[in-house]
Amino acid sequence: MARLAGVSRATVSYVLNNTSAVRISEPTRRRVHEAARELGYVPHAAARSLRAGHSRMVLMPAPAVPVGPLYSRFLSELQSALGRLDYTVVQYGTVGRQGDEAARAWAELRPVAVLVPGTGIGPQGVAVLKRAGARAVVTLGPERVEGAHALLMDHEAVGHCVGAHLHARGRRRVGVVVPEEEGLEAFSRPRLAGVRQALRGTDASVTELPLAYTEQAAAELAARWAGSGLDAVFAYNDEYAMLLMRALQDEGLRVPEDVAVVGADDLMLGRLLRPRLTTVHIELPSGRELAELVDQAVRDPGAEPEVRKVLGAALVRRESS
Amino acid sequence: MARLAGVSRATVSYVLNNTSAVRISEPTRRRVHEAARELGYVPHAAARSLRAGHSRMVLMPAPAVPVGPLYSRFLSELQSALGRLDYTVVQYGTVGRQGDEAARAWAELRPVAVLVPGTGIGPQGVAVLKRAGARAVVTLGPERVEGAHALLMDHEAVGHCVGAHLHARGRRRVGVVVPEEEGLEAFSRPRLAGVRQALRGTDASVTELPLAYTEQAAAELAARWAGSGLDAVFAYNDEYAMLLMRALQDEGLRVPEDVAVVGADDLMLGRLLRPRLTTVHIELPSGRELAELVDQAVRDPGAEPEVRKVLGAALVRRESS
DNA sequence: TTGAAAGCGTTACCAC
DNA sequence: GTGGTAACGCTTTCAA
Repeated sequence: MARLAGVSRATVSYVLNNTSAVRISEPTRRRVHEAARELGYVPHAAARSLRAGHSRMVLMPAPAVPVGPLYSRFLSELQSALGRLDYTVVQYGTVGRQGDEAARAWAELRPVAVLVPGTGIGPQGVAVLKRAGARAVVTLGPERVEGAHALLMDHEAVGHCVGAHLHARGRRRVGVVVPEEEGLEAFSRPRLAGVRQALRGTDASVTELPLAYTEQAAAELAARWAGSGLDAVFAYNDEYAMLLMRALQDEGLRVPEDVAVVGADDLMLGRLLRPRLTTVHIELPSGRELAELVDQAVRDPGAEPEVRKVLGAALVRRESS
Repeated sequence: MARLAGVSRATVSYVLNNTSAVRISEPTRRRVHEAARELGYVPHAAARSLRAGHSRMVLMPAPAVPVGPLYSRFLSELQSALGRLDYTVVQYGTVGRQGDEAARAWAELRPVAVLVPGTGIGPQGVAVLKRAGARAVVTLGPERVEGAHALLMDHEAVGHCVGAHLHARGRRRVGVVVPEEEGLEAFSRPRLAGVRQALRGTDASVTELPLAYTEQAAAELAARWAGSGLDAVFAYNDEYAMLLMRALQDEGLRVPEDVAVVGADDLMLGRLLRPRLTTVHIELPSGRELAELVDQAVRDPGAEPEVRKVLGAALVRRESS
């Protein structure tokens, strides 16, 4: 490299890293800096981490499906928090790879920590990553994975508080929307299960309602509504709730008199609908909190994997139920 | 490494990379594969790209602000398309760094191509990246950057077609919402400028309306509406349009009789509002198309930078204007 | 068919 | 203060 500053590579390294252990003469420093600028020199991250034997890279698989505003806010918060702790966050696009194959692809980058949302990894995958030098593997999902720290996101709780609420409001025939879009099962299944659990042992029934996110699908579902006898619906989230509520209203059904509609995620749009949408406010962990957990785990890789419940679900009653 | 398969490192490399130039005996292959599995061996990406002198990494800065459904769809499409061409897409979280500093940080990773949305890079940054071995730099933004391929996203066109539409509908006092949220200026400014341009030389006036994405801010704006004399508003996008339209309606104003409301992005929610929201349908380049452009550029780095207009804007008239 | 060795860009460690 | 040297893990060239 910039040996054409007339100095050795080691000297360059010292100057550019401001190594305090050795003193470099001012003129030399200047020459090095000058040469670096002139040549447009930038250090080679791969070489550096190869030599160092570790990096400060925190790897996250990039979500394959477009993800809601809630989660993307959380993501960018997390990124800046980790950035402040001097980690580099990298979202890695793992195309078609599944499970352990994906884990191996991630391991090739030798990240110091890996954050895996959903059910994208199993115990074997965790083991691969750890052998590859990852000092922390953190999952964000419905259940813990052997060997990894876990941030438990209990989406059943979301469904549960909706079920309990609807029952308390006297509803007995509850429909639950299950989106047909791919990649949402990880959330929709537990939400449905939560409703079921809340209503188990009561006189209320739960009906699963597959629904694609199109006006037509919603209209068809609404057209069948009268015959279904359902008096309430948990619409998966606020966006599906808006879609379905509109279709129900267009069909002449009154919300909430004929049918109660409940969304989830507490998005702005729920407040703007008429009737205002009852929803579930979801409290995700702050990016700062998760960043600190990662940092802890990296500093002390031997520690017992931490398991923490991080999803707060609170029903926000408005006018639609 | 796995020399404990009883063979040399070279042999391992051959086997695992399926190098066709040399023939390795079946038993040896087996032993290597077995040892690799047993040890949980995964190749070291840094070492590989260091030796090879290049990688297949396509780098994109991770958006710092939560980004709309339109753009995230485009992103994931692009990711899979590039994945199919055997590139690895990496979103790199560039925290606070600005301009050339950011470019230097990206260059450290020695990506084969860099995709930069917005105005995140200048000619110098492009030069740094190219010197660092990037064979293609592609910007997605309002204007081209010296030395880089450009996908021109002309958001002025969005504003322009709204301005023209409103004028044709007889509106003469047009408000344009400019979000107060950070990171949106890159879109809101050109959209405003487009409206101005469309109405320049006519008898219509354009008024800038700063608006935060809160109910209260919208209510305040709506309360001032009667005194403003505005008979139309371009609300930046469908979400701001929904917010503002609700506030206007709550204030007793009729849409579109008293005030026409136009959104943009053609989101589902616009179709669900009543009155149905007039909007601008935005056609982004397909991920496949962009992936091919990147691949082209990587294969032929000497070629003249390509400049392509990729943002199609078409007004979708519904009921709100 | 296999093994040995060089070298990619860094940095830590010793001599100078 | 400064400069040479080795080593990180891998691929490739060349020799056995």
